[in-house]
Amino acid sequence: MSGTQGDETGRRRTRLSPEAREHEIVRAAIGFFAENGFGGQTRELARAMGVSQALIFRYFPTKEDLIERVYEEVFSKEWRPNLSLVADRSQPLETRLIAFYRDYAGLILGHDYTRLLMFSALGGVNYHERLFARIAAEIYPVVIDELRAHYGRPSLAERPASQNEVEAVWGLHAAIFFVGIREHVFGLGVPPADGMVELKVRTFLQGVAAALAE
Amino acid sequence: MSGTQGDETGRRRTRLSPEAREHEIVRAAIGFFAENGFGGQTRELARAMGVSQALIFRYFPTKEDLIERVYEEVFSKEWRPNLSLVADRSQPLETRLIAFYRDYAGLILGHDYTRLLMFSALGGVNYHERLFARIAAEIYPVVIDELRAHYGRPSLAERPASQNEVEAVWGLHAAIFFVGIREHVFGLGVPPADGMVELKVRTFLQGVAAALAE
DNA sequence: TTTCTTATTGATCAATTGATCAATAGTGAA
DNA sequence: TTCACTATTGATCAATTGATCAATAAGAAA
Repeated sequence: MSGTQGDETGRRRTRLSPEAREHEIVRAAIGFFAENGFGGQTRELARAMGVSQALIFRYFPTKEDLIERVYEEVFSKEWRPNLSLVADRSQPLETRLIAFYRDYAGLILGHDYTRLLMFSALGGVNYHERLFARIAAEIYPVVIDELRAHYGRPSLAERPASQNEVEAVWGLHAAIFFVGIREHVFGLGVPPADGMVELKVRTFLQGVAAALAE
Repeated sequence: MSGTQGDETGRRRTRLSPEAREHEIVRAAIGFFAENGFGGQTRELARAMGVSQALIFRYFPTKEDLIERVYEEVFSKEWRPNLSLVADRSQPLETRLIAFYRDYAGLILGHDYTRLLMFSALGGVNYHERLFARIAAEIYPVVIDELRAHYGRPSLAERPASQNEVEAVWGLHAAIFFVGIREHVFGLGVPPADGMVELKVRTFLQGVAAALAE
């Protein structure tokens, strides 16, 4: 609505190298689609960039191609879960989990990340599947195994995870991710991330015994 | 894409009373927008109903009016939180909270409710604000007060809720609501609602001591 | 400064889509 | 069965929107 985005002042054309321009378009598209959803118009995106609409199609044959690129840029960004933080038993489990989930929260609590994930999932795109698959395959086993060790229970190798255990870890993820939803989707005020993660982890550790009980 | 929705067989017009037709349109629109988002086209909605597109505009002057109506139908539906379930101290707190949140889950875990809430919030519509305001004003105080009593702490009248307490209750809501998101937005398998709520409440009760500690 | 390459743009197309309206036909009343 | 009322529709409009292309001009090289 308000058109104070692209600087209308510098009316003069500026030529960028193809690489720079492409990068610029992707960067702008991430913010634009995160805000307006993938139904946002290419004309508005162009205007926000202070560039002609036709230029976008010079770099991306179709709008769908641009969206695809946005997905890759945001979701396929190399994120190596810092699981060494969790497995290092020289530290108390609480300390380790807090350190790990603070790192993790830095990724999943971002404005663009949160909104684009919701938009894409609601739109029926299954980019989130691979994200969740990674979480289930890489993070959960480590966390559950450490919980088992912490509570003096058999390791995952000896006894597979129960549904309740998996659900409990889901609950911790949910608690943290939902703070991002509260902030970036519902526009609500939220507590500072670091203290929040600490509280969620402590609450989780104290509460998880209920899930391990059976 | 697949056009097997509106029965193409009964090509013959069927006349309904204005009230019945209006109700039918709203009902169909709820499901349609919940699935496709508010960007869904009126032509598709009409086709899904087996009715002409023009008919929709006979009953709703603009698409925006129809959307408004969908909001009201889904979100303003009278829901009287069964808080008596929580305050009845003849039962153990765990039992009361489970009963209440099972009731609550019946509302917020629905397919249409969950998706429409996300679509509207992402679209910048602030229907959710009044929902959260109600939650904060009606549910939280009761739950926190009962927690206080349960743990032998001063009532809310004596000492207002701490940020951590509010955050803890948010956490319980988040844990339950996020199951709806997992199922209806991310399309993931989830455990049966009743057992899930029980687990979340038990985990919450056990974990909340951490939040009450200070 | 002049030239040349090509990044950028304005004009435009075709398909989509919300909305309108005169014509049609279902249904209850006579 | 016939009639009259009006719910419903097909045709159509105007605005929107993704996509195209010949013309333009920025900026490096000579």
